[in-house]
Amino acid sequence: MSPRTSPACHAGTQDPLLRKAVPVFAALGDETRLSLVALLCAGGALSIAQLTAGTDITRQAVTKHLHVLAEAGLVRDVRQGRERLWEFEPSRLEEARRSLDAIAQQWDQALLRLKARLEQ
Amino acid sequence: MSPRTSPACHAGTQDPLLRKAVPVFAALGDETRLSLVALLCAGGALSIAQLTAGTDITRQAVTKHLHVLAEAGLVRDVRQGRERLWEFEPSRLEEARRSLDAIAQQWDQALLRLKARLEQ
DNA sequence: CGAAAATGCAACCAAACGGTTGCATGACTC
DNA sequence: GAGTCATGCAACCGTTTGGTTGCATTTTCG
Repeated sequence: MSPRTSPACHAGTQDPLLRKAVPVFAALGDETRLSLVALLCAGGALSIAQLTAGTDITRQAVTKHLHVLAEAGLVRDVRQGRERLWEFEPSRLEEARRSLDAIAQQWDQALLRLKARLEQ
Repeated sequence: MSPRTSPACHAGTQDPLLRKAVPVFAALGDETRLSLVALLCAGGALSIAQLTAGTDITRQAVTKHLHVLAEAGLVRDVRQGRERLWEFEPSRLEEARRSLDAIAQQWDQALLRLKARLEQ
C-alpha cells in the first residue's frame, strides 16, 4: 500500500440511494434511450410505432430499449386496444437527480474543508 | 402508423447538451465506477492501489474503470513520482446534472400545459 | 546496486448489449 | 370473415464490456 493515510473500505459499502441510481444511469447512458426519454417527457404517451418513426432502427430495437427503460423505472406502459402506449415516469429520474446533487454537494463540502484547513 | 397526431422526427436531432451527457451517464451506470466517483469526490486524490484496496476486483479492473471515467471527463489523473493519483473533475457531472434538470423541467411544463388545457 | 512497490501493457475470455430477421398473435375495420 | 395494423416472441449475430492472468517498466529505499 502507501505510506499516506489509509483510505479504508468502500467495496459494496456504498450509499443505498446511490446504488439504486446505477440502473437509471445505465439506462440513460445510451443515446437512443436518452432521446426516447426526452421525447416521452416532452409529449404524452406514445406508441411503439410512433416512437419508431423518425428513427433509423427497427421497431424491435425500440421495443428492447423501452423494456430497458421500464426495468429502470423510467417509463411505464399502458395497454390501450391494440396499441401499447408508453409514458414517462418521473420518480426514478428525480431520485437520480438527487443522487447527483448529493455527489456534487459532497464535493463542495470537501472543497470547503480544504479551504478552511488552508486558512487555519 | 396511427390515426392520432404525428409525432414527427427525433432521430439524431436531439439537444446537443443532452447528447453530450450520454457518455457521462454511461460511465456512472456501473456500480463500481459510481462508487469510485463517490470516493474520489469525498476525499482528495487517491492512487490506484488505494482505490483497489477494499474492492474485490483486480487492480487492472480498477484501472480500466478509471480510464472509462477519465474518457467521460469525470476524473483526472496526476502523475506524482511512481504513483498516479486520480481526482474528481466536477464540470462534466455538473453538466449531466443540468441535463437531468432540463428533462425534469420539460416534464413539469408538459404537466402545466395539460392542466391548463383541462381547466380551459 | 538490488529488491520491492506502483503501475503499464497486452492477450485472452465469458457474458451482456444493440441490433437484426422471421414469424406468430391480437385487435380493429370493412 | 378477411385483411391489415400494432405488437409479441425467439433465434441469431457481431461488438463491447467487465474481468482476468502474465509479464515488462519505472521509481523508491535500504
